[in-house]
Amino acid sequence: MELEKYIGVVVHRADLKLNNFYQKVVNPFDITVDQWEILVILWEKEGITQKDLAERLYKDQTNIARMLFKLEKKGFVHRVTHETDRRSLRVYLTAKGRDIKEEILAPSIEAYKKTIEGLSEHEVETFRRILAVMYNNVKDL
Amino acid sequence: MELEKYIGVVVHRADLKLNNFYQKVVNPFDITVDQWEILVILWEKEGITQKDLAERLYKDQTNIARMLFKLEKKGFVHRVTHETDRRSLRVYLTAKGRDIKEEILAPSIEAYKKTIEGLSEHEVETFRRILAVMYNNVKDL
DNA sequence: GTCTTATAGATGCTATGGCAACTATAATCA
DNA sequence: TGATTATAGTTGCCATAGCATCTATAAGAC
Repeated sequence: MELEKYIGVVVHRADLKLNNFYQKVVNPFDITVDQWEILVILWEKEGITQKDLAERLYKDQTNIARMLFKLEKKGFVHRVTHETDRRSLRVYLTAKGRDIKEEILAPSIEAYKKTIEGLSEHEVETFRRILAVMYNNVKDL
Repeated sequence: MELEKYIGVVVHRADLKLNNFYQKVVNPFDITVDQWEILVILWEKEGITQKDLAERLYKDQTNIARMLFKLEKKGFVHRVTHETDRRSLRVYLTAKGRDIKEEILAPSIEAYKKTIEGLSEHEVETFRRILAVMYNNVKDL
């Protein structure tokens, strides 16, 4: 069977290219795409724990912790021990972290539009639906 | 804009889950999914150079070299200096590398089928087409 | 109240991705 | 032919992914 027949192979290739593109979009802000994802969540709700962030982003808690460490080092967020559970850390934005929200929104939406250029809304919805089916097909295996 | 609206985010999540699943499929053979991709190419044509492999797989030549090093260490491939261009290395399968081809084919196809379960051929084709559009939209940016 | 178990986070290891810099060799040009 | 430029591969660095293991703390069982 030819390599490109395997759907995972082509999804992986597309994912890398997409990520590559988005990385260039957020590069001017001194963050990575994954760090941007964290910020998107925090812009909506601050004070959540690392564990909650990991669940919200479907990412490994280990990696979330490391990304937060980098974001903290770069001055975008700071972490505070949870008042009633001293094992937990609450994550908050700094002024710097809050301020780039507005700057980064336009290029982000621009990148989204560029990605789906030439596709109808219906096609994009179909794509999302089929992707979700595949995701669910393998998610518990 | 909500995180999941960004198509790249959902593609990335799906890619990770798919990869995770495929990794479990090839785990018994002591290879990674990316190493499996290399083997798929070599099963079809041996003796190609690292550069050619990288181009064929749309991967970084640097990483191909490192993966081949690992595959060589595990005894699946061996590399020979090109006869007329001493900068190049030709990659060949070992007996071990050739032998797992037949063993790995059935589980690979099984995994493919599992991925597209519940989807019509038409839907899969539509998905491929839309994914290709997105890929081309961002590939040169 | 103490002992056991569960949980949040951190650390270490190995995988690929992507980029810059380096080496060795080949090709080209003057 | 000798100097310049291009190319194949390697090495080093930093990014995330995923897993095992460890520490500190919390929750539950008795």
